[in-house]
Amino acid sequence: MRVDRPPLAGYFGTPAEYIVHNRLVYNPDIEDDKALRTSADRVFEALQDAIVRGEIPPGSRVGETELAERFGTSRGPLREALRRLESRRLVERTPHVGIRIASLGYAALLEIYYVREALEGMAARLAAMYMTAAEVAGLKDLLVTHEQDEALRADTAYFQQEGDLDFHYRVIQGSHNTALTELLIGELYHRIRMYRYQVSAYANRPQKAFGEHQRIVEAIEARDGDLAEMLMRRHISSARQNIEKHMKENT
Amino acid sequence: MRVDRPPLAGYFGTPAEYIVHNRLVYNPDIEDDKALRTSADRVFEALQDAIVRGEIPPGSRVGETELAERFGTSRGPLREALRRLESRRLVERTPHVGIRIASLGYAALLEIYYVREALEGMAARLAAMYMTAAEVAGLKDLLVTHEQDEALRADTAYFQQEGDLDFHYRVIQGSHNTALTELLIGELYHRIRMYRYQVSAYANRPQKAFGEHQRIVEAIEARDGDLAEMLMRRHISSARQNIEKHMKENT
DNA sequence: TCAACCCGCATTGTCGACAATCAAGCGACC
DNA sequence: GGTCGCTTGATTGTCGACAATGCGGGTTGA
Repeated sequence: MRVDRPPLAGYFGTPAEYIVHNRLVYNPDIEDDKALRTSADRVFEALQDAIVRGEIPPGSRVGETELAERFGTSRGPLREALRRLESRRLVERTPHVGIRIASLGYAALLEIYYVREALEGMAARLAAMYMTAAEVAGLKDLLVTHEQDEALRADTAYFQQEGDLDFHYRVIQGSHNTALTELLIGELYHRIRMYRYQVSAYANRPQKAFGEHQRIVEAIEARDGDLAEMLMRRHISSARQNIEKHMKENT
Repeated sequence: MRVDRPPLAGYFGTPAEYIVHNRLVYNPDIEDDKALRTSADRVFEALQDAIVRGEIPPGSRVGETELAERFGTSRGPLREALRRLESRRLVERTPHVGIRIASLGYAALLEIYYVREALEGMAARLAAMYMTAAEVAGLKDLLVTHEQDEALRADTAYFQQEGDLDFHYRVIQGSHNTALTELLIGELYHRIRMYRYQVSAYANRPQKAFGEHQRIVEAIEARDGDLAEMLMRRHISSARQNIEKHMKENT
């Protein structure tokens, strides 16, 4: 389903696998999926996945011992995983009290969207400047795939959401700015994905977003950094306003 | 020297004290300086300070046992501190091999400045929208203090650098966006400060920067978000180009 | 009856020891 | 002579136990 892509610029697997050891892993296939290097890595990935998917209720308090035996390890590696999740703002720890799973409210989500707007706007600008011709070609291929996808036409949300993420991942990576990439993909996107699972049924707007994606790619292909940044900012700003509208309706 | 400020919008103490437990501490005075809550907090703060100040040579490899006895604690809390520093990109860890102090090269520094330009531009825009009148007044007072400062006129760099940081801290905080604030102050600025210690003698441009600060404040006071963002972006972009110029001269 | 204090329990923080892994140095073989 | 493989040493990863801290229930006093 997501295999036949030009290998030069592709992410593979689920987004949760992109980050290993605080580093971006661009091709996890060369690493053993099941047996990551250290035990802390395994529990970190498993816990992050469980939190992002909402298997552990957001806002709930959990004990270290409980989690340790749940993941079949000791408290040592578990605490290392917790520390990493804390830096990603997926759990909150207060000394001598315990840990609780982060819950992303509307206000926090909107804050992140302002950050996204700034960072991804810059990413689009840099992508227009530094993306290789092959990367641009891969981006265009991705859009063709999305256009032909039945789910997109049917407004079925889920795949479009993943496809949307894929598009943004590629633009971000196209900036060739590792600090920017790690900040967005390594820290912000996990929280956004968590929110998507929390309130799975919020109306996105695949058709409109698809058109905006196309224009962004056109600007990148034309090496027009100013335009690419502006379009990306408006794209994300629209998404934010869409959320704000829903927020007011649901309160 | 840095005490008599309106208490509503001020940072106190050195920047290293702003972050405790991954949270921003806006008034560390209420917490005990010497005896932070847990042992891991103490070693974390001490180690971060040592790294940022360059007391431990960047790029050097250090052992856990060595660091543990240096800070008078066990390897447990030390490892926790290391994990936090890793998430701040101040140390790099490779499993089963060891840790090395991060060294910030020119390329990485320039990358961060692009991120700064995007984020602080957005911060200036939000500050123009959401800063309280009292915060704006405090910002103006700060500029007056800088103007009267002898060191500024004499182009003495150090205090201007700290004053520059103070100005930027206030604008960032004025955005009233915690995600943005934590990203900038909690993660990026430590690396920038580390660089300042590494190559302490790079020419900044206090006079020019001071004038730019003034115009940014004017835009914020006029509640002109567009202008504030544009000015802040040009301000940081100038600093980046200044670094690029030095980079080419020194190679 | 309510509030404040005290005590026990549960949970987290810390420590030391053991096991797993990697890097380097030496030797043997091609 | 060069390269491959093994062995050794050191360092990190993991585990279990102990100590410190915070929280909640119970009791006592006004």
